[in-house]
Amino acid sequence: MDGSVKVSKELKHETQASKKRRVVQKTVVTVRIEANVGKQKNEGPPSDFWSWRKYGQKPIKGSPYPRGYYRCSTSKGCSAKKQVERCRTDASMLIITYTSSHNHPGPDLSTTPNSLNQPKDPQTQPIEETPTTPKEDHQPQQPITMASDEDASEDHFHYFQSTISHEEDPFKVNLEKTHDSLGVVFDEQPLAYPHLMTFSTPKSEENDFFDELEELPTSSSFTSFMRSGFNFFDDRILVLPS
DNA sequence: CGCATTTGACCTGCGC
DNA sequence: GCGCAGGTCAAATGCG
Repeated sequence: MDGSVKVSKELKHETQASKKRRVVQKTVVTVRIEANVGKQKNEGPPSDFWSWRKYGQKPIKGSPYPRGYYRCSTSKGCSAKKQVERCRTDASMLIITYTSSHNHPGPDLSTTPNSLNQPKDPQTQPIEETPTTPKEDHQPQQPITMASDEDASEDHFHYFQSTISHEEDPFKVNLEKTHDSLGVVFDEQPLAYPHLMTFSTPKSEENDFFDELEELPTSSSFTSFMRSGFNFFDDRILVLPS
């Protein structure tokens, strides 16, 4: 062994410790894998627009399925992370937990200047990355549930709430399971993704939430993507208490 | 050759 | 104080 190893370890400690207790925003997205979609590969991580690189996998206690840990490979300095695991009660359900935020605007596969995605213009927005090509540009059909938990430790969590009235909820059944596995379910309103993506409106909560989040689908690309064909997204808002 | 994925080991935090 | 679970990193291997 070499001293370098030691140094590495020390560094690791700091890094881990720092991240461990850090209050990072968490976005839980439940994706339902349809039969036709089937197993995209096995556990195909329904990535959004960014390229995710798997850096670890661990079996979760209580879940027959392991949890995969992904990191944003779109940008080297991007600390965005993603955890993909299957619903213990519903193997057809994929629970994706987004952590941290992207340091880059994201793959701009379409139009719309940053004005749309970054109305607030955060002080730190190192747009150094080039709009990489979306690997998983399109998923056949995947209902998604989105829940945002910026601060589990806090009592105030913002979550998407579409104003669309839920006339039919084919996922209700799943919802039960979902909440069972997650433990907490907020709402099951069929929200249209493009809807929440259109946070262009200075909404109090949404704005605040996105302001803190300053990531994810905040990109115009996302909106465009949604518009393109995002009708397969499920709408479940779950928020993990912790 | 480069990048992504996979597996194992190690460390930290939390609960009992 | 000990044990358990979760999370991250590093090295190796495979594929493009």
